[in-house]
Amino acid sequence: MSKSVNAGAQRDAAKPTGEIGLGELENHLGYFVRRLQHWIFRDVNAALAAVELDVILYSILETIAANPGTTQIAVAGALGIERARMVGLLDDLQQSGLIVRERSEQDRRAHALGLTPRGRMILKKANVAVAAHEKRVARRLGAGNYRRALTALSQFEMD
Amino acid sequence: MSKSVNAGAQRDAAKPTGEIGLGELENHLGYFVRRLQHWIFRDVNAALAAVELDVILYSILETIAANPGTTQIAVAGALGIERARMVGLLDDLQQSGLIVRERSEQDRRAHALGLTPRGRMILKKANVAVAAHEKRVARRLGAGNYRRALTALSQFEMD
DNA sequence: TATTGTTATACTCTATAACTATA
DNA sequence: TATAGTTATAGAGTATAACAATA
Repeated sequence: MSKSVNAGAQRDAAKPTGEIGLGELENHLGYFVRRLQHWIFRDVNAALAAVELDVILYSILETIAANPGTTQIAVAGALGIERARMVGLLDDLQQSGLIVRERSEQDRRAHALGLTPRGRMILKKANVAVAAHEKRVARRLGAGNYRRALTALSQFEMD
Repeated sequence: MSKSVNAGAQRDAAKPTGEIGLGELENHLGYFVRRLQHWIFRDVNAALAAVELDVILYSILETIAANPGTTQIAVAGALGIERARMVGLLDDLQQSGLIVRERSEQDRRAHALGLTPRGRMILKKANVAVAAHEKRVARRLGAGNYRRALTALSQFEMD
């Protein structure tokens, strides 16, 4: 409960941490994005632990489900994962019996990715857990803020 | 809201970030937060390279500036940095002549942190660079979306 | 006994480079 | 020559544990 030396003077800047102010950071979107990302990361990973996944493995499963037969490079590009790292992540999913890697018939360098029946079952359970997580985010942020944030952020162009 | 499932009609495996759908991910705030955070991180670090800082060192400087005499633990807690890592980061800032660490007179275990004149000068330049970065984010997101995102995300309660 | 700063360790993530087999 | 997948490595970031000085 030890207050900092100069704490207690300003009451206007009490929202981010409650203890000390953050100066210009409170006008920067990046600060709040990072803060929210950190909370979401922990919460969604805790939710996915019930099906022995984390948010990265889940995202890969969901992307494969939406694009059956796609390649490792395509998934890596869509999710911003290095293709070198993708190898080990897909090894995990394959050893867990959730995905299959088959050589593509059109391009024998590439692997065509697909979900196993067990992969589809686990993904369905994962989506239930993630939906509950999204509700927690929405409740904590406020329904209106959640909707506005989703709309606004989804319109960001990466390029 | 469409799920934009491109039911396998196209098989353009050429593009790295090719046009593949993301399934449920497109309904999840966390996906867009992570995406934006990644872009912001790269852009703001590129901007801060001109003053030989990165976004973490900048955030520490700004927090010390807003709370002169505060402690390492308080800054670490405010920014979500482990106190073990804070040691090395403050070493960097001290060796660059931007901050001072003095033993606190109230609690001789603690260090009272402060900016040097050079630290204040560099921070002023950094804030100019970061303001330009914020404008880039706002332009890319759209002014209305930027304002709505900032308002919405700033109301997230961390606990 | 608890806390601040510190050191040390281990594990993960990120970024490269290089190799193979195909194209 | 270029690309998909793979392996290997080095540098950050993160999470712990333990310790000394101080409370």
